[in-house]
Amino acid sequence: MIENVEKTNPKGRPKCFSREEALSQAMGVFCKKGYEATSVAELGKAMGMNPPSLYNAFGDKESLFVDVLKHYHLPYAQHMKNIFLNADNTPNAIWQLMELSITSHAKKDAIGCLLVNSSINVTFQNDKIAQAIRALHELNEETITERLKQGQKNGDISRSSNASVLAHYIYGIILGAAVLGRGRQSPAAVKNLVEQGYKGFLKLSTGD
Amino acid sequence: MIENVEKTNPKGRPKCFSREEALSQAMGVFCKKGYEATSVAELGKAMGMNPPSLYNAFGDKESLFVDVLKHYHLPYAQHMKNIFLNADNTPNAIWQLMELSITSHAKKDAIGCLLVNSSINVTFQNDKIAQAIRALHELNEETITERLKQGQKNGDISRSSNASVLAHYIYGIILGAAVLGRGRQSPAAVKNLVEQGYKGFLKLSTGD
DNA sequence: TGTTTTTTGTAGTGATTGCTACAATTTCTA
DNA sequence: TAGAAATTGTAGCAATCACTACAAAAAACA
Repeated sequence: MIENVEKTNPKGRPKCFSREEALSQAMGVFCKKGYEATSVAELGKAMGMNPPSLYNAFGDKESLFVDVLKHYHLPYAQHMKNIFLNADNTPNAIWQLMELSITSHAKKDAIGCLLVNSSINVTFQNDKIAQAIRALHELNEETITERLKQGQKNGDISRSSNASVLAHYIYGIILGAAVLGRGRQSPAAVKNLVEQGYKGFLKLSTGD
Repeated sequence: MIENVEKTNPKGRPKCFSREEALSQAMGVFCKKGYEATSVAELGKAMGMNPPSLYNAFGDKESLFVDVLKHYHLPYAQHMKNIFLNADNTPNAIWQLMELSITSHAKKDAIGCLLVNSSINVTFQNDKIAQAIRALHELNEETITERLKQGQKNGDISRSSNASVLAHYIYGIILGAAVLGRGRQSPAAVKNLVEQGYKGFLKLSTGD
């Protein structure tokens, strides 16, 4: 029942753009300027597409944004899974995850995290964009929680600690780091937050 | 040289609005929808002012936003100072500050913090809005740092800890809580982050 | 080659954006 | 009471917004 993914050439006039490349370009603009402040004209320019092609390929602005969000999140989720799979122990796994926040946000030209930016930018609570954002956040937190539970099984995290509570703590610090970076605070502020946050995690995770 | 603040009635037609009340109404709209997504027409409606009155009183949209930001931040800064002045000891002072994040953001209809929202919404780095935002963040962090240093003098915080590093940690957690609240995550997530963050602070502030 | 299918670029749509010209209105002052 | 000063509401500015009608273009298929 597995269909052939590599289709033969389709019938009509061929496309002038790569979907992946277009999404990446749109991602950059959305991340810098936010959803509302980004015009479709500007997106088209960055993506190298005229408005009709853009609408034909991605639907409206909202749908494009959801696609961009997923395009943004997928590599992060995969990276996190790799880290969690290959780390020597649970503290190392958590540290490698938190370290990503330093490399991403503790620099002068940081523009923040599209997911974090969006969860503040996007307004309506029944929106399909807002729903997508919440789903991705929950996925991230769940992945962290599961890794902590595994650590409790392995014995390198105290069994008396609460995995999901610790996950909220870790994820909250990651969010804070993204805000600091986006807000052009000093890189040292980001570094201090994440490093102290990890130190705090070590002490919290040894049990009460 | 102190001028009489209570001016006699000015010359022209009297204003139909209270500046404070108008700023409060604008604050609500800006906080919910963000800077870009809020139109001047919508602001005027909320403030009970026609566009010309609005522009006459506050200048352009950017200037109004800066005024709103200050109007938002002032009570928070005063509250923080009161807490820091009246708390029994430094850990209590920090806890009372962090607790504000729970009461503000650990609820279902949370809309976040205008300052945090804005530091993500506002785009340009040489903007006068962006400068105002950075200044307010730095003021907050500095106030926390000073309170921690005072605690080191008093002896209820370890002198071997680094006050500004700890302040970055505390402030980062406050930022993270605002994002979680705004993002309509579960109130428990906010509560866990702040409570664990405070626990971590206690352990971090006892020295290495 | 002729038809079908899809994407392309041009050139717009009506609606909304931030902002303002202007005259009427309402006060204080002389 | 006449004039100056300030705010008011109406009405509308050019520019931009998200989005699209339409026909030419470019491919596969018959």
